[in-house]
Amino acid sequence: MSTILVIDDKKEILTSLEYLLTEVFDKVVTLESPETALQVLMQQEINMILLDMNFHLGVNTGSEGLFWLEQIKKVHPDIPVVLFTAYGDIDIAVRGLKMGAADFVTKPWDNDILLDKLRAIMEKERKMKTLEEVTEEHMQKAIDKCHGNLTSAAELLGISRQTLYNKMKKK
Amino acid sequence: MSTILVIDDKKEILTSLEYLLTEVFDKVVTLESPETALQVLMQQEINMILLDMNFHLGVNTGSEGLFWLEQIKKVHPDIPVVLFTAYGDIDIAVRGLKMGAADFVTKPWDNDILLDKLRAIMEKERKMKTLEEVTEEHMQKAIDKCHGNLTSAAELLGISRQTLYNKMKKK
DNA sequence: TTATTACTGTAAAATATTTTTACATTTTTT
DNA sequence: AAAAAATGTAAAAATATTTTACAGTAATAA
Repeated sequence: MSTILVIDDKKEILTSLEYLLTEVFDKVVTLESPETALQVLMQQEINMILLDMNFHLGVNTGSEGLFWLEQIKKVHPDIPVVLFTAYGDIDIAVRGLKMGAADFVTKPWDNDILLDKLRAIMEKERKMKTLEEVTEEHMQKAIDKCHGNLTSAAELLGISRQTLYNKMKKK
Repeated sequence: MSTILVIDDKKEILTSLEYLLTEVFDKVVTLESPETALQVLMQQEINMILLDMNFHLGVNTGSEGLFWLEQIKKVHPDIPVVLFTAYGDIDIAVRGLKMGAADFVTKPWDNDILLDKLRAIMEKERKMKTLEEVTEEHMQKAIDKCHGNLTSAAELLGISRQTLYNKMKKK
């Protein structure tokens, strides 16, 4: 079961997305305003969020959208949030990406591109590395940072040189 | 000892940065073209890269810059690369960020902003989490993904339920 | 260049952790 | 209400990690 939450202040957009997104999601939840988004996230399992950045016609800085992105990420850092920005609003999109947004789509949007992006994110999300893979990668990173010096890499990692040495020998 | 590699095709820019960046780095290496960048990376330890995105005056798509970013990241995924883009070229910057760039700075640049960004990245780079912290975080992520179900989280992580259960009890 | 210091490769005993197995109890799903 | 799944607990067996040790090698400083 996968659910997407769509937040946009235009009803027409919500209704057209509601239909389109069933291509990828089992359930589509819509909201006309981000105010109650945090509540919705508490009440039901949401796997992805599509967040419009421009509420309040006239106030088009997108900063309100960034504010809500921040609120959402604070409570649910792992739910991917896709930003819905007006074309040309790329500056906001960049700031959003740096705040942890998964991707962004410009309005007016292309259905296929939108669906592809959402599918790609879901696919990435589905995978979860094993603990072994994660530790392996992190050890390798430490070794790289220490230019191959196992002694100092082990110290960085907070484990004994012996352990690091043995693990590296295996592979 | 920290070294930054600056790649830009304008000599004036290289010389002015060469001086400025000593504020943050012990050594500043400059290159007028990215062609030899990979060689330089093999020969000496580079801790950060400042990469201009617009070579070949007239060809301003930035795609050449993205190409080199990709090449660099392929060999050295952990060296932070800061993109230097012309103002308005934000689209390229976004694609760069998604390809793993650490940040980007628009030209003409503000010295203080540039230095602050580089300092922030160095600071972030300096820290390295211990293996325990990394595993802890990853376990927590798995548990979140499974909505608290330890049994399935353990399965996702590739460890026994018992181990996950005990670790969670500790904290 | 030599002396010094630091890192590797190897080993083995002491500790600690993880897995496995098991079962009564609670929670969730059908 | 019954069935299925997850928790909380435990304890022995299997593994993994730390600690300690030392000879050989590489890097660094005098």
